[in-house]
Amino acid sequence: MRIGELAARAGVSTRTLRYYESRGLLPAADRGANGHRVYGDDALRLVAQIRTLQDFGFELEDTRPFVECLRAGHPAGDSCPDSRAVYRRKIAELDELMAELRAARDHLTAQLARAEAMPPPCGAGGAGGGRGDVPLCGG
Amino acid sequence: MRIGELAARAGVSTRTLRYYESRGLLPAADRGANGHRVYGDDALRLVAQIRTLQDFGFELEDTRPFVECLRAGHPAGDSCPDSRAVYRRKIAELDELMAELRAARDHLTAQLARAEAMPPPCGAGGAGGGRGDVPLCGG
DNA sequence: TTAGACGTTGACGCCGACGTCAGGACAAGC
DNA sequence: GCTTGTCCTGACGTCGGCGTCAACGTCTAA
Repeated sequence: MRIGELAARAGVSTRTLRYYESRGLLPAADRGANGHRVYGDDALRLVAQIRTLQDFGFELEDTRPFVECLRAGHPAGDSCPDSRAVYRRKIAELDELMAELRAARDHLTAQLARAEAMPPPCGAGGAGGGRGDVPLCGG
Repeated sequence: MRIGELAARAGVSTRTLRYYESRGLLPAADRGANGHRVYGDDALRLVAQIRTLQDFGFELEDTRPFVECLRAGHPAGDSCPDSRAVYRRKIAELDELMAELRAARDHLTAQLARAEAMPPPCGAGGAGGGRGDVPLCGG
């Protein structure tokens, strides 16, 4: 299987596959006499593993233990301790991030409620009206 | 007030202030005879507004309505309808993002539990052991 | 007069995961 | 020979928000 076929079957671009190779994630099994990359069927699983993890927000580097685990012949990318450690780290990161987002969301909600409780500004909008003017209503 | 003083008082770099100006967010009130930027005290409030919103995850462009609202003379950055619309959009974005993250988190947690329920691989670790070998235990 | 602290503009660097050329090689089919 | 299709390598572009450097002008204190 050459790079074009693997790309088509995996649903990624050839550029993506070459990029993975440049990162040491997915070296071609071999090179043909013409220099073309040659892949085995297992490469398809490796790409699928990478894409799955990326869909969950993994950076490319975080997929490495999973890919190496598969390449070592293990039945699944997460069969190895290193992979599971990444799982745990990612879950912790997500928890932390979600806590931050929740805090931000709550704060914004409070701000919005407070702002909407204020009397409406008169010349408001895109601030295109009275530049530098006093915002008070006509008195 | 020149750029250095404003930067120090606002806790940002002069580069940051020039960048804001280049984006049309924070034009200097004037230029001295030597070409130096001159700011009024109100600039400090504008920078503070920008940084506050950025801390909540706003992109620079999303702070624009707030800054323009302040520049128009309104008492607060969120006194204008445009600003409040951004609040609402941001809250919705946060809700959507958090839902995605929750889904990812739940999936990862399930995957981790499933992986840990499996028998431990023998040559596991960094996959540095038996390259391409069968992962089954000795027998 | 000179040093040094401040200011100016312009331009490149960075991160991540590629997209998109540019320029060339090689094979198959007409 | 020519086109078409696939492949190769190398290198620049993208996005956001600046950091950092270059090369220069300006103001002030000693």
